[in-house]
Amino acid sequence: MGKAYESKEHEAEIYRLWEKSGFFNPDKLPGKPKKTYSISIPPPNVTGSLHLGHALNNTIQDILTRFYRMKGRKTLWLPGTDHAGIATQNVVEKELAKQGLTRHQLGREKFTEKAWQWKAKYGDLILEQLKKLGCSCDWSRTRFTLDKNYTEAVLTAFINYHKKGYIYRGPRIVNWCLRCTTAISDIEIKYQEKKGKLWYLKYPIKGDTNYELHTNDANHFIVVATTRPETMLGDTAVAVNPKDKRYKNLIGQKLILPIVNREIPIVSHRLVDVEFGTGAVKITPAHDKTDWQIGKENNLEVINVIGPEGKMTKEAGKYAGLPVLEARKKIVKELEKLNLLEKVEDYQHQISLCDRCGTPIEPQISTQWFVSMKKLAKPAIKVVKKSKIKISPERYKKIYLDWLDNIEDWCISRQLWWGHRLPVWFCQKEKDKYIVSVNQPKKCPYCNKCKMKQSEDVLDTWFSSALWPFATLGWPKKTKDLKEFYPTSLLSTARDILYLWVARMVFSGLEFLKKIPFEQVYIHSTILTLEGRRMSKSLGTGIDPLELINKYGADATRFGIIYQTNRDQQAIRFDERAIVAARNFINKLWNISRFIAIQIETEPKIKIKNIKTQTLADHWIISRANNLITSITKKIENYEFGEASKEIYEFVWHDFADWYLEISKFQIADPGLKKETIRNLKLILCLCLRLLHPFIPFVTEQIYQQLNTCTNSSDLLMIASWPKIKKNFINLKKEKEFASVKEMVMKIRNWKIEQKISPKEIVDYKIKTENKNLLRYAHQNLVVRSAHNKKILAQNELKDLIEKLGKVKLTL
RNA sequence: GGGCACUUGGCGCAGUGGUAGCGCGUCUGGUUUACAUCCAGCAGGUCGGGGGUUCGAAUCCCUCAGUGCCCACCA
Repeated sequence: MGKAYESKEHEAEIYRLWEKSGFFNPDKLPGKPKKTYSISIPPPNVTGSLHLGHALNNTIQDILTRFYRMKGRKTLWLPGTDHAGIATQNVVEKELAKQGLTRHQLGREKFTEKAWQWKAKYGDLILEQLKKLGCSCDWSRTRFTLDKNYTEAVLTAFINYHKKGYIYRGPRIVNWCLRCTTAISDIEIKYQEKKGKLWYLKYPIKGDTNYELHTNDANHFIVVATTRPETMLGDTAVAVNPKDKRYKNLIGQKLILPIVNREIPIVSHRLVDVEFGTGAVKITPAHDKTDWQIGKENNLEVINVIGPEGKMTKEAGKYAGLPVLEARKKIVKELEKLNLLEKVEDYQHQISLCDRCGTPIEPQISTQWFVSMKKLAKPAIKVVKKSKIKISPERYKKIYLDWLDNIEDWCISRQLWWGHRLPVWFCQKEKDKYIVSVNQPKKCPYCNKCKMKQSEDVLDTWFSSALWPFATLGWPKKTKDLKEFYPTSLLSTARDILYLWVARMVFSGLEFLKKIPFEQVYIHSTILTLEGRRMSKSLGTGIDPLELINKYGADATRFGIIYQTNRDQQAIRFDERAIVAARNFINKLWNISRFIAIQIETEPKIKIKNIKTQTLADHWIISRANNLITSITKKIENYEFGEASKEIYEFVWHDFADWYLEISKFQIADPGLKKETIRNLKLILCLCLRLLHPFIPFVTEQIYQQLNTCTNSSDLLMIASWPKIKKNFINLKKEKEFASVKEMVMKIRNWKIEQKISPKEIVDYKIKTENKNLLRYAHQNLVVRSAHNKKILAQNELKDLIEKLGKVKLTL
């Protein structure tokens, strides 16, 4: 064994050993276990590469997978990737842009071909990175959301929803990205503070036939404030808060919309903020979400004045065809001319941008497909309320329930090319007529003639992700895997996709299999930078786990990250120093093993079967070790990984190495104790290796292989059995007694330093205790003598000291 | 605007009612024989401010301040 543990020398080889064994595959586990444990990996996007969040989440999953595998469960951790519709499409588009190409130039077919090429090249990169991290996934079951079988599941789901009447089609206001030319969800939007203007426009009250004459008389106008004056062409009302006294008697009256000269009503609505602007809001249902809602509740006309390319439509009259900003300038000018512009203020506001490409969002009316949610949400609420699915930390339960309680219908269509195309076929003659079918219908049932045309839209990426826990196991076929591993045991994920993904898997699972998709949801901490900022590539605050793995090893990276977490903690500030500490800890473990390996060489025939404890130190360490088993087991079962890692770190380093191992040197020097001591060392080491294996699988396996004496039944630590507690070795009395000795020794060390006595210096004298070998160790610390500089502790001084320390019965 | 969380020695954190701990760093001393990725030890904190409950509060309650994350329909 080398002097220091070099992760690079071992990790790849160890991983190969595991893969070769086949034990990542639950069907190949020895002993044919019956009880299962299963996790579906949150599938990383094919655009993705490993970041710290992945490292944390997948370390957690690997800890549990390895833990339950060692506990004898038939354990499956199923890996895979997500096609990630818009994200991947944008990446591929960026690639094309480098060659000066757009997707439209390529056309749909060629473009998707490119996307598939991209997937083939980079799609599984992150899975390779997970291997570097040590993840024990069953790679033979790897899935991708666009796989043939998976696609079948997606289409089956769509058709089922449709049959049951959950799916409908219709116009609605959506976030429209001008560049991606697709609807995007609220969650795909990011916000940016931007300096803008707030224009105050005067809308004349109807009844003043010659309102031009009263342009300076406030009684004849309502003033509205807007950041987007160009949308006024599409206004179909002005809204005020019903409680607003200023406008109370105007509600129900009409206004004349300037320029357009349309009559529009004054309506009241609770959403109007009395404090903002003038308290009166222009309502443009076609181009603002709130306005759309107010419009809907008041049956207002919807007039679309901005088209999907960001240009004014013909509804905009003389402004038709102009880009939005140009139209804005001209409209403001015209209003000014009409003396209908009261004032312009500077205004700091948040604008919404497409999360993927940064283009400002233009709310648009467009025809989209929806899943009606109210009914589907109900059982998903129930299973969490009744704790059929447990959510940890518990506070997220409320967040989950709140979202489902206020759920809106799910817009499932996207105007993208990369994804599952809707199994919907339109009649070419009557363009709004369609049928739902997986394959192209032979004959159009509407016109009997046309070749029906498939919808151009693809499904929201989350529509397919929602089926992940069962589609990966073979659904809609009734497979053996599905029967065995569904529901899965755990879903571990980040907080931000609790509803986007988790909630949707829950109602999908309940809808299609009538069973929950997982028994437990664990929401792990978010990793922030040391300064407490969000980690992100665009901010340049990300840390690449692969660099950490390179520098410190996969084990150290895993252990260091886990060490920083606490179960219920919302966020952790990532500190590389923890990884360094973990690397040192691993090296410590390595050297403990090295020491023990050397001892074993002197006594090669020792088996660890029959434990004998003779000295106080023996009793103490074995008792402590047995308590440790219970504690670590409980902590892993309760998702307290950070707590577990801290406890085992303490034990290995500060109990086992600092104390027992040092004492063992004296015991080994005693022929009567040598064998038992080496046996105990081995016993504790092998125990530690097993307890540590889920956390730091590589180094523990390496030591296990090299030591070659922990082995009882199995040749791989990976499938060695999880330690069981032996209650008769727990001896709290001896633990307490040892603690006193420890305390005494430490106090004497302090005392020696205070007296400026070198730690090396030794004095002979006699102490009677029931444990002479412990005494030999204590000797060094207790007794002071130096032939050279004659620092001799007088007998009575020593006696006083020991009496002061008091807790141990020692007689001089 | 709402919700959730956080605030403990220089830095990152643990500690949930009873003598303030850990890692890193600093400083002192130590290395022939498992490890300097080490060992032994010192110093360093009125536990964000204020108020309350209690015999007793870092810990429970109220309040204020700061920080972060998430959600949201402020034109």
